[in-house]
Amino acid sequence: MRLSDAIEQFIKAMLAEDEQEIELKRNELAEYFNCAPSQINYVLATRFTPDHGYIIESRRGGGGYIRIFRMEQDTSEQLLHYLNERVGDSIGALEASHLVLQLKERGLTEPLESALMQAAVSSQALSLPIPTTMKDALRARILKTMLLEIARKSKCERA
Amino acid sequence: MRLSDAIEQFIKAMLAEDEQEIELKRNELAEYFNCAPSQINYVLATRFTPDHGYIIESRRGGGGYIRIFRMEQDTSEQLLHYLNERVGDSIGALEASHLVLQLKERGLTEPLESALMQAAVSSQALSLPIPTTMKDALRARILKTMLLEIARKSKCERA
DNA sequence: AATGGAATGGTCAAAGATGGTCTATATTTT
DNA sequence: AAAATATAGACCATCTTTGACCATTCCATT
Repeated sequence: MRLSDAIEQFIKAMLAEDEQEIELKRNELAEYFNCAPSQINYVLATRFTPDHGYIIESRRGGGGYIRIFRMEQDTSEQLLHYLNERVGDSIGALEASHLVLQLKERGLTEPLESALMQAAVSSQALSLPIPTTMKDALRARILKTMLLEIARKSKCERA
Repeated sequence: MRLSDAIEQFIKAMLAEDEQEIELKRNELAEYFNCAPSQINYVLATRFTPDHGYIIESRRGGGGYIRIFRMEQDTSEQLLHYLNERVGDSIGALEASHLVLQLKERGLTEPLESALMQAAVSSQALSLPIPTTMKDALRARILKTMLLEIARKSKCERA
């Protein structure tokens, strides 16, 4: 298995126990995994971004640390609202994919629903001869239209 | 025997054992058969397409892989294949909507899945300043990409 | 206080590890 | 011979890992 995946899972396991927030030492973790410290930054940068639903806070110097917060939305409504804002009028394929993933990880979508959304916003599905900016605008429209359906469903379930 | 046929059979033998999904390394396989790595792509492109009942998923970089999924030969797969043919390279909003509805009525999709698909192919989501012909081509791509996800539903359920 | 070293974490670019695409050439089939 | 199919290889794209160098903070010593 990839080092980066192992580190990702390790951190996620920590988060699962400690609930919402964990603190770690970059060098310790790097030593534990026998890798360059910057590898930790790589993992954080590619798998623990705000688009993934995480916030990072860190401090250097003696007693330095890295804290990872899992963003908590009190309700599904809030998460959907946040994601909707995040999408805006334009969004890239990778970012969109992260948002869709987040939806699944927070239990708002089932695997197949998630896969359908991934398919609809994939660069593969949207490969046609128009400028990237236009594709991103299109992707935003598609994603938001689908988000609306999710919102509609979660509202029904409560009723 | 031809190289490409040998590779094809090798992969099919793997699929027979491992059931529904296998993972392989392009370079390893190429080395095993003593051929150019791109030969593997050729075999995949000519014998493991969706029309043949397979779906390919891959990743580059360290720890990269090629995964091959075999679609089940049940009625739903047949229908999806049929629909895939019917979608073609271009499809209008209304016709697409009918197809999606048909999927639901045949019990292949749940209500929310259906709603997500409707959203993604709606003329509302696809309203941007390009010719209708291009929109129809785009809609076809989106729809087909989503259909493929349904075709491998069983994989999602495991994930 | 001021200073300098130790202890941390951050950035960025290069190297490494894979897989993808495109095209010219060879081989097989028709 | 022509057309279709198969192979190889050069070049490209993407993801991962490392390492050199930078920035910040703390603490002990002046």
